[in-house]
Amino acid sequence: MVTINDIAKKAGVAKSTVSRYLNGGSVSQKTKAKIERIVNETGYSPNTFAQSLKAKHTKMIGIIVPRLDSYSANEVLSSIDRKLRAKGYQLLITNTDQMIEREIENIYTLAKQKVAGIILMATVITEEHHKAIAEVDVPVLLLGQQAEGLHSIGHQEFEAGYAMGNYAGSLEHKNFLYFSVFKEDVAVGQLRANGVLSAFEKWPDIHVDILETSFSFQKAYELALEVLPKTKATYILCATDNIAMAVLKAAHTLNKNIPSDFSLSGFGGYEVTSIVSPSITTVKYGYKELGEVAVDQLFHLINREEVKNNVLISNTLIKRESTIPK
Amino acid sequence: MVTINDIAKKAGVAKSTVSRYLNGGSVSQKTKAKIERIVNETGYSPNTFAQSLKAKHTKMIGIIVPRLDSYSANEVLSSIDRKLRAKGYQLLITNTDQMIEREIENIYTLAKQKVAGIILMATVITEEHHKAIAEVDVPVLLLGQQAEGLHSIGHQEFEAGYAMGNYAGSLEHKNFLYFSVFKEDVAVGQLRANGVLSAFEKWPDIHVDILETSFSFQKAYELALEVLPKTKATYILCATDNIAMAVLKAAHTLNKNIPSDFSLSGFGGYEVTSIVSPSITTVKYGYKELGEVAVDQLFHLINREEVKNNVLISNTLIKRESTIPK
DNA sequence: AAATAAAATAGAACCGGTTCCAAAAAATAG
DNA sequence: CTATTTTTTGGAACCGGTTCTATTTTATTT
Repeated sequence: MVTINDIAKKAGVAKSTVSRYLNGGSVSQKTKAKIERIVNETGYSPNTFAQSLKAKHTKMIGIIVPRLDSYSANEVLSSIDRKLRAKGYQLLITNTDQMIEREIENIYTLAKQKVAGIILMATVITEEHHKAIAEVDVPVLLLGQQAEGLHSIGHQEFEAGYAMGNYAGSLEHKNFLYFSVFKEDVAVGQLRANGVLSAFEKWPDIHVDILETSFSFQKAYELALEVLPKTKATYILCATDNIAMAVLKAAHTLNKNIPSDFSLSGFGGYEVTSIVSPSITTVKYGYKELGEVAVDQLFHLINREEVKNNVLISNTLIKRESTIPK
Repeated sequence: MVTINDIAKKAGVAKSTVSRYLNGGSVSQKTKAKIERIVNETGYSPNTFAQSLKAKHTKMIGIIVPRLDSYSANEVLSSIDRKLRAKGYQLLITNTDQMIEREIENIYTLAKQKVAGIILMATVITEEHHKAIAEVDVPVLLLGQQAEGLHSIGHQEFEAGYAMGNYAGSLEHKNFLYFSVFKEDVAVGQLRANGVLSAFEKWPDIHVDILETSFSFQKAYELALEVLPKTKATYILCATDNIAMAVLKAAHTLNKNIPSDFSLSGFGGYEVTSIVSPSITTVKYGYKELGEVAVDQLFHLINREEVKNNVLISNTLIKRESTIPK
């Protein structure tokens, strides 16, 4: 491996001069040309560690994701990756398998790797999150959730819920079943649900049964198998497209027809909802945009520039075959 | 940040002694206890860069994936990640967006980051791949493809194709349409297809039309829209589940019924094929196992132990609603 | 108790860069 | 042509570890 010392020796200058050349310091035309030639000849490339040892940080951005096998996570990841690459940064992805303690652990791990910034896709923000984020000397940006005193960027969850509730109500259904997720998830478990309920207030005769399940396909499927045979609902709202797919499968298993037996809708805009039959009504989120704005925000944080504490990305309701008027 | 010097000073020993303590060298019981206490008190943790500067490599494994938004890539990624974590290694994921030149670029980037090893999920192995792999001083393991002189691990593609061909032939269909991918992809474009055709040799009266499309859902969908109205085939074979899903959507768009108008099958065992209606016949690949074996193999390479040049993982045919006898 | 062997330790060199400071060289002013 | 200012350069120190060598301390043998 060729080092800065080799270059310096071959060029007959001090290594500090080579370093200055590499980093755009003051070097005369003559020596500049000389060093340039030798650098090109040898294909020299600086040792990242030696640089980072001094610089205290790297050109890497860490991202902590709850799972890799999710449509939304991947959409966001792809767009973040693309944008980061354009800036000459590398993405360091760590996976928590939906275990909260690993989120904390990974915050420390990434900080130790001296990443320039961290993007955290969390579901819940605990005291320990706050502690870890405060301790590490790296800017952290929350994605998809918000929390007091932390910078974040997410979706307009309440608005999404409201749009869906408004649409479902206008179809004149009266009996609803809502497959939600645990309340600790503020974005999905609270805001999204509250949006729906808030829209329903226009129709005082609407009745909603709320059931709590999880993001897991399997869990939702099992719950649906149990609940669908005995429900009187004519419209089933699901907090995510993943849950909606599980209900669809359960309906199929139980020989129920959608939308004639009941209407069905999800949230997310996953591609698969347009492929299945019937295609499923959903709210399409701006995942790509979320990723891009996240990178912008994070770099503002890194450069210690002023940023809004919380940015929200808009979304659109997509009406499909799975929902019909009562 | 507390450094090894701080520890040494507080303990009243030389920093070399602290280093020896940390790395299990010979240290007396008395000083061991003293240093241990101080390390715990201060929460000291060694600077990774300073370590890597000397060590010449990190506890990171790089993986180069063609895309993040694919079921198979994520299955493999999850299992590699899990296994690596258990060994105290970090996974550094880089995405190429299916651009070959980026694969090359990323090999160099990862090598520069001094990863201990690289896992490469490539589709095609070019001269430049060979050159890059030979140049960087890091063990590289191919995943899903094989190439002369390189270590690799993949699926039993030919066998998968054969099993599917054998099953489809035994259903007594005579007219087939096969949506394949470009031939440069040895695993999918050649081995998988050859397996099918090889099985078909048992039935000399079988006729197969082979069409070439890509891994992209959209491209496959467009081709299917164009081809389905005029085909006489009663069974459509697809080289991937993704393509099968596209054909399913096209069939739906064109008001064709599966399986009464034609049978349909894919390859991959993607979860979604069991959810859609009709559920789709496919070959389930051992993605989890692939990831695990890959990590094992890579560590053998890193430790310069003897390894088989090429390991293949088995798979199983799953018969579902989308395929019926003629 | 002296001689010898083994274990523990300190100190220096090193990994490959960046940065500071003072000296040297070049450019400009008087 | 000398004095002054500006630009360029080399050398040393530093980042925070690891490792080698020589020395000191402790343990063992006779």
